[in-house]
Amino acid sequence: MNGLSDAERRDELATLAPEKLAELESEDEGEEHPLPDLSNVEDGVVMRAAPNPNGPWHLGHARMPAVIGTYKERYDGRFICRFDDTDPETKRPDLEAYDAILDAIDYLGFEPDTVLRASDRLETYYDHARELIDRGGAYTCSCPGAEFSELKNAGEACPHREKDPEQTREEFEAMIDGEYSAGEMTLRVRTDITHKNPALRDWVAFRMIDRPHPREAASDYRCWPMLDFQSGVDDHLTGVTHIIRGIDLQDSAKRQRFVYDYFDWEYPEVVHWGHVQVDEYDVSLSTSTIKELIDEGKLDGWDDPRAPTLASLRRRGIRGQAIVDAMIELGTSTSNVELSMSAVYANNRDLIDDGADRHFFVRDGVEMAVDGGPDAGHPPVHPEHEERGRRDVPVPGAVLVEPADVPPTGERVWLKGFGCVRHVDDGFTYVGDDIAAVREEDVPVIHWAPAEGGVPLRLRTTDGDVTGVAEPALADAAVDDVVQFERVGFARIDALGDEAVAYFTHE
RNA sequence: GCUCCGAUGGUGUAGUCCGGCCAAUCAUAUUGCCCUCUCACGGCAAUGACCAGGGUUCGAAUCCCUGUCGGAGCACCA
Repeated sequence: MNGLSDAERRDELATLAPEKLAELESEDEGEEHPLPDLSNVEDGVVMRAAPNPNGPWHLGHARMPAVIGTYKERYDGRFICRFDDTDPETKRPDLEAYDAILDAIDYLGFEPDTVLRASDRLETYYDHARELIDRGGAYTCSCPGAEFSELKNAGEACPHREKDPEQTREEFEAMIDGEYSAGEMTLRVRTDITHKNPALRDWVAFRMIDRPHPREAASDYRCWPMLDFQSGVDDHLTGVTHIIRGIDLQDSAKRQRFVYDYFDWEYPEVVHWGHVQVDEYDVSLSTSTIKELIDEGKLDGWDDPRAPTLASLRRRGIRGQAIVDAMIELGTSTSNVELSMSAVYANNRDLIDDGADRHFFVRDGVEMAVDGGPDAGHPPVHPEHEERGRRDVPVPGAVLVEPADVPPTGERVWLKGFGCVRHVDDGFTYVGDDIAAVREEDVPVIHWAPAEGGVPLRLRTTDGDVTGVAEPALADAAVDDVVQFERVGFARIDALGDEAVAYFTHE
């Protein structure tokens, strides 16, 4: 039975020993799941993320793969990534975003079972539109938008509503053939023109767009489906059982049900969730806003540490898992939620602390001569892993310390891994390595760097760059390593060389 | 204007369907103490919430009504 999936195993168990299954299920109920159970999971779980590839992903976008991926694992389901790229005009796809999004999903630790592009599937949508027309579920309409809107809001049908299917078919074929320009003709779904919710009345299923799609393979099409039609047809055709989407699409299911009814399909389960806000960032969680800031040069790129993008978090050394965990903790409630970055940081700290070697990094250091003492300090690589050895931080007659750490003249300070020094006149005088000074006399312990031979380093943070000097051993680190600069915080090494570059992760 | 939806500590969440076990869970945040040659990690403790008002009931976070606040849709965007 080991080769079977959980679901298959369960079915097997149901026939062999029903009482054992009940037992198994009550055990399951005892399990702690941050996400609520899905309903109607007996026939499997197939979910999809349906991103519009109009730019790289920001933090908020991580929620969909995080939740779908987690449900997939829990229910042994399938994860479809479908690019809903059916608007070559106002939400024009960015050709680089397709791969960037798949990369982001990979970074979060998931892999879609299937990847689809709606722009590859136009013929399928056309076929279903033809079928819908034949079933009396749609009509071509040439009303100007504003005019139709007025009629619709009054609950009145436009003259095109009573067209026979033959004429609609003819005009729809002309739409497909590109015989109309943008705005001249649409195909509307015949719902209920007097429905009490105006949002559901005879909505547009296809419209004309003059501008070619950026994807070569789709560039000849001019007649494009709207989200509710395309998405509704695809969800059914790809066997989606559970849909998660934002509250902005609360009416979508209600609209799509009209099409499902014409086709006699069963609508999937739907969960609506609220919007996510993120604290701590000055930049809004909006693809278009971030894009503008980059274009204006206010951000260096999609992975600028100040940008609330997944590329940025990745460069800062945040593990995808830390983001996923935080997203899962948000649940799927319909109210809007605020994600605390501190939750992401706390998760990440758990993941990286054990592996992060310690180093000294002195920001805007002041040079202090050191009189006496050994010629080097030897702090541990990691305080909880003595076996990883000790560092060698030379003291070439002078050290750098942070201005705020310089004690008043006459007072002592403990240079970590080196020993105790006293501030006299223009420098430090070594006073010994008796740790009692720290334990019993409260001498502050500070980090430091050699005045010469250190590694110049630029630390890029969400508040801008800071420069300073790191201890020489940092040169032995590898790009991509996440280290902890003692008393400063964690950072990911981004580049080594004349001036090393690190991205600040979090405290 | 029409139509939907929501409201538990700073943040998120459990509990709400099937009222009592809830003087409300867990996480994070904050503060204090302990540990420590880091202000990291770890340990202990404290602070902190059922939107308001009515009603039903022996009993309401949970059911009903009204109000308040907030969100969403009414696009030839997704």
